[in-house]
Amino acid sequence: MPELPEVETVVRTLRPHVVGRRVHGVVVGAKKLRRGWQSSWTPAVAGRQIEFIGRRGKWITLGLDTSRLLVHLGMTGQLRTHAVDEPVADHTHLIFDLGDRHLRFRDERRFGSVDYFADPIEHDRFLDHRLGPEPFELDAETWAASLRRTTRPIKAALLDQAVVAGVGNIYADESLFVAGLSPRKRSHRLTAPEAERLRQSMVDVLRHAIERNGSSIRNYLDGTGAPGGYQAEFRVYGRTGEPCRRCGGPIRCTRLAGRSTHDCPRCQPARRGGS
DNA sequence: CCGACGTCCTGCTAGC
DNA sequence: TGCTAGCAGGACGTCG
Repeated sequence: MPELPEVETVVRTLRPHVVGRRVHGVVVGAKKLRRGWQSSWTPAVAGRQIEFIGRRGKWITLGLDTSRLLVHLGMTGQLRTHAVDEPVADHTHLIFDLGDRHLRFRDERRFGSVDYFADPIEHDRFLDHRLGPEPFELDAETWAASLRRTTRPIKAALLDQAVVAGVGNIYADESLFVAGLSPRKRSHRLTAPEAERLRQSMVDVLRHAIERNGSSIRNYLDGTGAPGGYQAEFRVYGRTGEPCRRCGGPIRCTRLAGRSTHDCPRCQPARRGGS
């Protein structure tokens, strides 16, 4: 489940291998992604140089000279470079021929997507329309105000990409634990100090996860095929029944906002305005 | 307008 | 041992 730290790691590890390279051609797999690759995109991309690679939320942008490719890894997506003679793995949907290397997009569950934008302004609009601020650029006031605007449980707000870009199920649970807040607590009921504690916790958790190259819990691998290491430091995610690292009590798993939700009932009390 | 929920997709696993 | 139902979840559409 690539979230912000995993996507950031993919971008960082890919950067030295793709920037400055030219796309010589595109090979399209048989199965369709959520939005299929249009045949007209292939000639538009062929011959173009990759000038930059960047991240916004969980989205990866490949900046071609005058156009953009926008990649979302979904749950099981992988964007990696390969030697041209390396056998093509199952579920490989796109191969960008970079000459001496391949950039391949692989996604077994097909929740991912690759889109082409002829116009960079359209690409920017696409992202800006659905994404809120980057966690690292959030100022305390904007954050507190946006949490006050919704009555949903705080976890649902964290998962909403329009509230803050890049947080998914893992880092929502981890951030709430570090902040000592119940995932069920209503967003608008957070006090100003609680909101600030959550912002700080979220930033710390995400930074730390980036330092560990993200979390490999399913099939996540970075742009060079290396796994992340942050899964060893999970405090609550996937630790159902295991002892809380702070109080020793069992970590609980419940369902919230349609997602499995892990918390420590003792360290994240639902009382004091709990819902 | 807002929030809750269903849908997509397939590999893995818990449970019989 | 072998089978299958159910679970995993990011984005988005739909419904109340």
